[in-house]
Amino acid sequence: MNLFEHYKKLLSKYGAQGWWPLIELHKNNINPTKTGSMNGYHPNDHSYPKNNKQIFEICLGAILTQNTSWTNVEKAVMNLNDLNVIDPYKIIDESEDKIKLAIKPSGYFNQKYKKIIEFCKFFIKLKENQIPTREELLELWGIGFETADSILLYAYRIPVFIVDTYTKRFLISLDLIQKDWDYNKIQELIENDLGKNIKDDQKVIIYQEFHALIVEYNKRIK
DNA sequence: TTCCAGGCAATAC
DNA sequence: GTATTGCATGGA
Repeated sequence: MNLFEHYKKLLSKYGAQGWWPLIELHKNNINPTKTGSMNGYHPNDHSYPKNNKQIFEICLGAILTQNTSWTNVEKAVMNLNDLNVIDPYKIIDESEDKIKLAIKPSGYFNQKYKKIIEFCKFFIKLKENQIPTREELLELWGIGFETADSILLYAYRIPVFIVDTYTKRFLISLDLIQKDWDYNKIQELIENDLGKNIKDDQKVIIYQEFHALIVEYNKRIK
């Protein structure tokens, strides 16, 4: 069974996941049956992000969710929203103590504060409609492969497959990779495999959905 | 109480 | 060059 068939199987089993969750959709409660949380998802609506603020919000979430459950990140994002600082200039201008208190529920708040400030400075320097490259993101302190690819795929709709611990576990269970494979090697395998069965203009949507489905699958089998 | 969650950088070896 | 450790909260 190729990876596209695994994708279709998970999709039929769990339904469209509609990542990345956004504050604006938080009240919609579109998918209340989702494991673990939460609202803000937009299954079968691939028109997000709709503006620069939502792009920035996704980037923030990608940093805050490093090694942390989304329910904890959700609290942090909502706190930032309550402070009205989902904006790189406002985060930099706001006091360090207030931002750290807001993001505290997501854990590692000292490190994540520093990561967010670094990212804000970078984000501000981007020109209108400029899309950051993977290399530029990886140069930033606090941004590794997964965070960079999450930002590219969900905030900027660039077709790169996100390899997280769940994805790795999933592929090991299918005996498609070994434990010692590094990030980029795994990513190459996935993209090559899927590339045989999907067209270029479908990649972003399927990469977004498949990654989210793998996360959902791993949460449910526990 | 222990373990882990939508990782990453610093340090040790 | 690879393996281990520190970072921190909240829920199961």
